[in-house]
Amino acid sequence: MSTAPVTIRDVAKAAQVSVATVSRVFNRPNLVTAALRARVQDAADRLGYLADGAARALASRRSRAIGAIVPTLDNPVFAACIDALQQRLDEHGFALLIASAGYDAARETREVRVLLERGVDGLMLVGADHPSAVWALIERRRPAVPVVVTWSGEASRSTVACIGFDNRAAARRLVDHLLQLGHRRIAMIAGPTTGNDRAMARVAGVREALSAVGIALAPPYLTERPYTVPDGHAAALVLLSLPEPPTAIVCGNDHLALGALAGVRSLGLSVPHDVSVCGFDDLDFAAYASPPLTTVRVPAAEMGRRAADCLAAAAGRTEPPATALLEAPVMLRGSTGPPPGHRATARAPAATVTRPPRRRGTLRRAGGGPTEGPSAPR
Amino acid sequence: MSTAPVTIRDVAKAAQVSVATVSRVFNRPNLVTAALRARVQDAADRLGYLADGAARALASRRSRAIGAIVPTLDNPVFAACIDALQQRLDEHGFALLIASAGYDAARETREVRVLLERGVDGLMLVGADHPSAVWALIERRRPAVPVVVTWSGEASRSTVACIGFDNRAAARRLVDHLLQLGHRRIAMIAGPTTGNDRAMARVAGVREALSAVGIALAPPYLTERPYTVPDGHAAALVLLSLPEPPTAIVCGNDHLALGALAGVRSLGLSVPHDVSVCGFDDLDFAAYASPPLTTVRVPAAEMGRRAADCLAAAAGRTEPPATALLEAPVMLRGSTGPPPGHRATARAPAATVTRPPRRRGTLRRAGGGPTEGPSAPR
DNA sequence: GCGGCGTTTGAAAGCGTTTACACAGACTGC
DNA sequence: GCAGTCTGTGTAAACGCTTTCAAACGCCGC
Repeated sequence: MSTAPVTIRDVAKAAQVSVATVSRVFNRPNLVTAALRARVQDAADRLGYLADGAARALASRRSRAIGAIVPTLDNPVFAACIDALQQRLDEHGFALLIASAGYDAARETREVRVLLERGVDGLMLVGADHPSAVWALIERRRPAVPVVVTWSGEASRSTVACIGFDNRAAARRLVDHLLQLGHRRIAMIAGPTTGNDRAMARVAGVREALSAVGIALAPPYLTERPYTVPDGHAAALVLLSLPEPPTAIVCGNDHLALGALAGVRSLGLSVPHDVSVCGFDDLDFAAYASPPLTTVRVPAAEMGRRAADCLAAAAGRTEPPATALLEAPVMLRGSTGPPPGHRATARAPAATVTRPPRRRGTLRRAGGGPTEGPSAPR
Repeated sequence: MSTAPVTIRDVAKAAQVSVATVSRVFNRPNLVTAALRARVQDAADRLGYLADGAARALASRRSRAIGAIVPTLDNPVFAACIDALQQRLDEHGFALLIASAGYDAARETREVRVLLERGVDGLMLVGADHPSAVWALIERRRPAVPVVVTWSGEASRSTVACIGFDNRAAARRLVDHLLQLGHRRIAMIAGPTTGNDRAMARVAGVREALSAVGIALAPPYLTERPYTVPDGHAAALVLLSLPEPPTAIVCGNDHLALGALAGVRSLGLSVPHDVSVCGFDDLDFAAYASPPLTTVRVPAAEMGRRAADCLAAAAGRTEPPATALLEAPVMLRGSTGPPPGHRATARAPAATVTRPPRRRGTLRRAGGGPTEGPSAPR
């Protein structure tokens, strides 16, 4: 085994053709006659030739790599998106460079810079709100990079595509459901809203639904917490110790909701008998919480796949890629029910449930457990 | 805004120096006098210069990128590892290329090839068992790439480093705990073992602990299922319908365990009163399952960080990176208890628990809920 | 048989960096 | 003052590939 790497020149020599031909065999095989193609392939296999990506990228002026920046991979909802993104990109022949920004604007800017320097042919971002430095970097970049914004209903710039869902509408539907069950004292544990249009939209949706029936949403019923289970727990305890505690708690995501669930129960209260709780994301485990969590199903994997298709198509070309608005249905489960003292509504135990009213086709009754839970990842 | 990208030559011209000096300013600043350095920096900023990663990699013969291949990102335990890996690599100035292989040998081989072609300076793999084609690719590669194997106790090759934990020992401790509670009819729902040394080691650990007290582990008490919640559910139903159903079920990971939990309860049985269940991974939600899941805490993030340090250090050099064996403690929670009909042991309800015996410092009593649950991700 | 055309191949010019290597000064020690 | 060191900077040759351009080679119809 020689110590020098095998280059395209070695292959050319072994196959007795020019380097140009070898290059063509790998990049545009149909330009080469079958006989030569076989000879070159054979030589390449024999020598164990591996093309040098850097040289290839330098010469062709495209890296066939896509960059993605998520707030964190430590939330399964983002991991699911990235997993799907990577798989689909792979099918298109693109590699994936990934970075996490930890909900930190400066860090995100740095990561964008790093990815652009690495010559990515496209960029996937989460959410529409990004520091202006991020946009400046992207716009300055030659050749232009296609950008896809996910998780949000609409892009803040016309130059980028958007593959997301309507956070506001989803939150609204969630609260409509609670209102319909008879709740009036509805509190929200929101995620941090600064620089986070998704968190903001969810608050806006809750507020909108409430104000439609003449209820205002304000502290202490509205509280903002980091997206962690313990924070959800702590926030729930505060809410339930108010003089007029809420009968329902809407959470900014499933982590907060899981914490809230635990918080409620730690006070000896029952969910949903004493307090209803709902979340946002529909993590795999939401359906297996106890009680199973009513939440909004975020189309994470689908966004990843679409973003991949979109970026692969747009890479190289200059037109901005296409946009899509996906469904984010409310999954009705056992963690929401009528408020205490409310005369029983049409809701029966999950096992024998009568179909609840469908609202715009996006309210779903979901089994709380194994029979209908989402198939879990491996 | 010009249409041609800004190159190092433009910066050199603007700063009235040679391109070599510009390059030095960015790569070995201490070789350049402060005055020039400032002038170059200034020119670069003014022009919005972004270095071309491909050219850089080609000339310097190192990409400053690391590749990682995991079975899937859709399991939070791998996502957590990758998240930590990326963050730490970032600190070292490396980018991360990621790929998932979906427990498929051919796909893994392809991904390794892709990553090597992209010129990664190092590779992180999960597990020690990989198709020989993978090793062939890696060994043929010039210059040599450092490889770190995670999740396993020892590497199958001396040329690669290993940063993992002892799956077998952890599984053994889990079963020792069950034996000590008085269980004798202990079943296992394992993950798919072919080509998966971790899954195999876990089975081996369970078998070892059992055979130490004269119990054999064999079908139907040993069953192999894909790592999904529904599979855990289905497998549990089968086990509990046996003429002699087990009093405890050990699962290959937390997904299977969560499914088993649901399966047990769907039969109207109680966990842990009628059946004990335990898992492996300690996902964030394990502590919030109901009852909270006894499981093995896998040091996913720590493996990611160590792998990053290790690879960053080894990149370029030829010596294989260092090896580490991490702790994987058993987290005792509410899903395990004495078998039915067994006279009460020293175990009291979680709240007033007397410390269980510590075995080699790796059996931990963990709070079932919020007070001690792991801080959840954002 | 020859101009014209389409197809296949080769020669060579980059792609934007890094990095020997050479070289010019500014110091040293004598 | 002058050989010998350092330091800091510039020159130019890679790095391994893609791609343009032109040449070579049929093949057709006249």
